Amino acid sequence: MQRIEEKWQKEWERARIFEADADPSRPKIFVTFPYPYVNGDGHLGHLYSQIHAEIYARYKRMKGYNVLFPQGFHATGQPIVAAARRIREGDPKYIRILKQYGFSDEEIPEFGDPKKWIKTFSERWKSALHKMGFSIDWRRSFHTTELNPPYDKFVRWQYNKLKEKGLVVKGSHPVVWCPVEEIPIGDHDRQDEFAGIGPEEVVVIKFRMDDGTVIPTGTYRPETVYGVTNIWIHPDVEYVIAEVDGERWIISEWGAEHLKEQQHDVKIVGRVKGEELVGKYVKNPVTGDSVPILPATFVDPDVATGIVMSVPAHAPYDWIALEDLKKDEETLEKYGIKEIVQKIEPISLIGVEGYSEFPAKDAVEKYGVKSQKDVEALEKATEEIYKKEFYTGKLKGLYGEFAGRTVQEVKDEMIERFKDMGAATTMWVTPVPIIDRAGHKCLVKIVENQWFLKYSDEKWKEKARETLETTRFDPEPDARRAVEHTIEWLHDWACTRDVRSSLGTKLPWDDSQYIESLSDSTIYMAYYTIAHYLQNAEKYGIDVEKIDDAFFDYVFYGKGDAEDIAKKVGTTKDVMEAMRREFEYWYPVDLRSTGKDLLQNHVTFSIFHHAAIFPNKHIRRWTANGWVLLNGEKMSKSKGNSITIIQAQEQWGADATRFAEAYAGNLTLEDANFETEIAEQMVEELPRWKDFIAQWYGKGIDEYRDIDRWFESRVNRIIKMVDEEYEALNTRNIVNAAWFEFWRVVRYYLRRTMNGPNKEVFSNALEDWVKIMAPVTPHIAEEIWHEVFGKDSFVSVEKFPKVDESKIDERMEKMEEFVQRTVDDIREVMKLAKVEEPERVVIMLADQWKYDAFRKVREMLENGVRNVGQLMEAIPAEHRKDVAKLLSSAVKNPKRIPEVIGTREEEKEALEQAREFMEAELGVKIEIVEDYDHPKRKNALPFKPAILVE
RNA sequence: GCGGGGGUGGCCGAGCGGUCGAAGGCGUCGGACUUAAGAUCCGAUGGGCGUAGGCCCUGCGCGGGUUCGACUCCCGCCCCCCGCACCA
Repeated sequence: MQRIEEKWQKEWERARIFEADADPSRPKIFVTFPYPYVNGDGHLGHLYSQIHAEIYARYKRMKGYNVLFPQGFHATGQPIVAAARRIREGDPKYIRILKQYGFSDEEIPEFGDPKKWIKTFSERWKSALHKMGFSIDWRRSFHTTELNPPYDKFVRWQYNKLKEKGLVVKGSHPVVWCPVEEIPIGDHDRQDEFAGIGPEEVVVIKFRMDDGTVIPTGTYRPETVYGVTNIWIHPDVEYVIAEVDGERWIISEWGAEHLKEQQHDVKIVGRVKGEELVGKYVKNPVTGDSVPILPATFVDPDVATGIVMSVPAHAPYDWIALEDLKKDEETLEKYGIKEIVQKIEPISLIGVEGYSEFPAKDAVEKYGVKSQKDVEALEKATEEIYKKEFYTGKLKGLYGEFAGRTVQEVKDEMIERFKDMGAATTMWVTPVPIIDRAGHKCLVKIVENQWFLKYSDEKWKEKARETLETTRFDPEPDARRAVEHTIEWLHDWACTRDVRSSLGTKLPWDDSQYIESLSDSTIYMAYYTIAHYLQNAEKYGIDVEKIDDAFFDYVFYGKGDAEDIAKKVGTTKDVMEAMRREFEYWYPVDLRSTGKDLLQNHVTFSIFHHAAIFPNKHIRRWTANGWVLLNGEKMSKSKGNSITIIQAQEQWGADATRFAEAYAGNLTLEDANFETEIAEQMVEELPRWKDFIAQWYGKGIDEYRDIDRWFESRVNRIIKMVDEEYEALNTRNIVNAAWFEFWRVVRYYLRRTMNGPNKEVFSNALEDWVKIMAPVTPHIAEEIWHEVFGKDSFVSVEKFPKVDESKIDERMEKMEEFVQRTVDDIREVMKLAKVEEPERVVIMLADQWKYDAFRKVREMLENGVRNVGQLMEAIPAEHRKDVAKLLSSAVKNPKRIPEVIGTREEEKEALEQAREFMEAELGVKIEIVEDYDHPKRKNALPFKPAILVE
C-alpha cells in the first residue's frame, strides 16, 4: 500500500493538481486548519482536526471548485526557545526526547539553536502530511516569527493597523518573575512541579498597632475579618520593618520584595523577629476590636505578607492552631500569654446548613486533624469549608447591612468597602513559591510595559458579534454558543512577551516585546493568499527589506498605486496586481477546521481581528471537533499510547489511517475514538476492495430488471446521503454510508441476481463508489481509477457523482423489503416447523378483498384511530368476524397491519421474480399460489403472505 | 464555582416524542466454503417461552413529572470530559 500511496503522491505533485491560483472564472473554496506549533511531531489528535479540512478540500475539488488548501507552521512563543536552551544546558530529559525521535548524538547539540527546531519539525510535519496524502498547495508554506522576514512584516502591518484603531493599549499586568534573571517565568522555564501555577490576588487587611504600625495579613477570605480573634505570626521568622507608601509596616521579607515589584514604594528600615511581637495587641481596622498577636508555626513567610489573621470559627487552620496553643504550656509560659489565650472565644460569622456554629471545628473533626502540622487533612478541611461557606453560607447579624446574604454575593463589594476605608489593600502572590529551573525563587511582578489587545472595547465586541450572523459554526449551535459567550466575557488580553524568553514578531513600536503566539495568528490566513510570492521573493524581484505597510495596504485594501509600490520593493506592477488579485479572489476563508479547545481563544480572537482588519471578510465557517481517544483511552505521551502521524503512516499507510480517522467520529464537540483495529482492518480491506472491483468491473448482463432498478435506487440514495454528510463533515457518517452501507448493497445485489448484475448499472455504480470514497481514501481510489478502470484523468479532480433523484424509487425498495421479509419469515417458519426434510414451501397470497380493506385500516391507524368498531367499517361485512381478533390487537400495536404497497398482482410478480433467489437462499423448492385450500391461507395479509412448509 | 459538551447493549457508536429490543461497526456464537487455519459469505446475538412467522418479562446514568405513548420533553440528583487566560 505504502508504495501505491507514494506513487500517487508523486503523480499528483507532478501534475500540480493541488496548486491553486486565482481564477475568477471559477467558484473558489479556501480551506485551512491552524498551523501546528513545531516543537515536535504531530499525532493522531492533530490529524483528526486536519483531516476535516483535507477531506473537505478534496470533496469540494470534486464538486468543481477551485480549492486553495495551504499550510504554514507556527514557531512563536516560549516552548521552542526553552527547549533549545535546555539542550544547550544538557538537560537529559530533552536530550532523551530528541533521541526518541531518532536524532544522532552528533546532531542533538544543533538543537541548542531554536532555528534547528523550527527547520527540523516544520519539515517533519510537512513530510508527515504529504505522506498522508494531504492535498496541500505547498508553494504557500511558511513559518512564523522574525526568522521569516516577510511574515514578520505582515504581522507588524497588522499591529500597526490595530494600534491606529486604538485597539492595542498599554497597561500593567502581573507575571511570575525571576528577580535574579529579571525575566518572566512561564511554565517552560520552571521545574515541572510548578507548571500551571499563576498569580493570584490576595486581600491584605491592615491591622494596626497603637503607634500606627501596620501589621498586614494576607487572606483569601477578607469577609471573615469580622471574626478575627487574634493574629498569627511565626515566632522564629525574622520580619522586616519597612516604609511602605509612607506607612510603617511589619512584613515578611519576601512579602516586602513582592510589594516592591508591585508598584509600591518600599524601604526596609529594620528587622524584628516574630516572637518579639507575640502578646502585643493590634486593632482590627474593620471592627475596631483589639486582638492579640500569637505564635503559630504553620504561617509561611514565603506566602503573601507572612502574617495571617485568625478566624477559628471558620478556618480549620486557625481552629487547630488555637487548640494546639492552648495545650502548649511551654509556649504559653514562654510568652506569658496563657491568660490571653484562655480568653479567646471563636466568633461565629456565617451560618451553614448541616454545620454547627463553628464549621471549622466540624471540619477539623471530620478530617481527623490532629495538629497544625497535619497539612494534608487541613487542606481538605479548608477547601470544604471554603466552598460551603462561599456558595451557601448566610452572613449573620454582625455583618449589618450585609447580613442574610451569601459570601459569593457580597465579597467584591466588601473588598471595595475595606479598601475605601483604608482597612485593606491587595497584592499579587503565588499560592506556593515557584522555583525556576535555575533554582531561583520567583515572585509576582506587575510588569508595566505590557501591551493589551482591547477586547473589552464595546464597539469592537459589537463588530465581532455582527460577523457571527454570517458565520457558520459546526456543530451548531454548540460551537457558536461557546464563541458568543467568550466574546461577552473576554477582557483585555496581554498580547506581548519579553523578548528574552520567547520568539516571534517584535512589536513595531517597542522592540523589547514580542507579540504573543495567540495574538500573532489571528488573520494570517490572508497571508496564504500571497505567501507563494513573498516566500519566493527573489524570484519576483521583491526586496523583502523594502516591504512596508504601504505594500500590504495595497495588497489587502487596494490603497495606493501599484506602480509606485512595485518600484519601491523592486518588482513589477503585474506582480503587485497579481497579489492583489489573489487576495481578492481567495478571501475570505470558507472553512477553518479546529479543535474545541480553540473556541475560547484562537477562534474568538480571529473573529475579533477579522472584524477590525478585514471587515466583511471574516471566516465563513468554523468547525470544532473533540479530542481523539485512542481505543477509548485518552492519548498521552506518559501513558505511552500516543501515536504520531509518521508512525501511523509507517504502520498502516495513509488511506487506512485516514479511514480510521474519519470513522473516529462525526463533527461534534464530543471526543472521537480512533480504533487501531479499524486501521489494521483497512490495511487488509482496501487492497481487497480493488480486487473486488477488478473482478466485477465490465462484467454482467444487458437485461434491465426490477432488481437493477432497486440497486440503482439504493446507490443513488447512498450518494445523496454521502454528499450531504461531506458538506456537513460528519466523517463517520460518510464512511458508514460510502463504505459499509455501499458494501452491503453491493453484496446483496450480487447475491440477489445470482451473480448476474446488469453490466452497465453495476460498472457505473463501481465508478461512483470509487469517487465517493476518494476524499477519504484517495490513494487506493486513484489506483483503482487508473489500474482497474483504465482512466487517464485523476479521480482526485473528477466530478463527484450527481444524485439522480429520478432513480430513487421508494416503491421498488419497499417491494424488495417485502421479498426480504418473506425470506426471513420462511426461514423462521422452517426453523419452528418440525417438518423433516421439507419438500416445498408454499406461499399463499391474501384474498383480493383484503388489499383494499387493509389499506384503509392502515390509513386509519396512521391517523390515530384506535377504535375497533371504526376500523371494522373498512372491512366488508361478510369478513368482519374473521378479522375481529386481528383488529383488536392492531389497536394496541399498529405494526400488526403491514403497509400495503402494491397490488396482489405486483406481489405475485415480485415473488416470482425472486423465486430462484429464494430457493437458493433457503435450499428448498418454493411455490407461489393464489388459490390453495389450506386453513393457513386465511392468515395471509397483503404483503404478508401465509407460508406453508410441507 | 462559571461556561461548553456528555452518560445508550460485551465494546465503539447512531437515534433526540410513536415505526426502538434500539442503525452501523467491532467482538462473540452457529452455518457455508476449505484437507485445515485464515480470509470471505450467510445467520444469530437482553432474558425466557413457543411443533408455524408469535408471546411474556426486563431495558437506553439515578429519582420524579408531562403525555394515550419518552432513549427522545420538563424538574431534581449523581458521575465523566474540555476551557477558565497570558499557555501553545
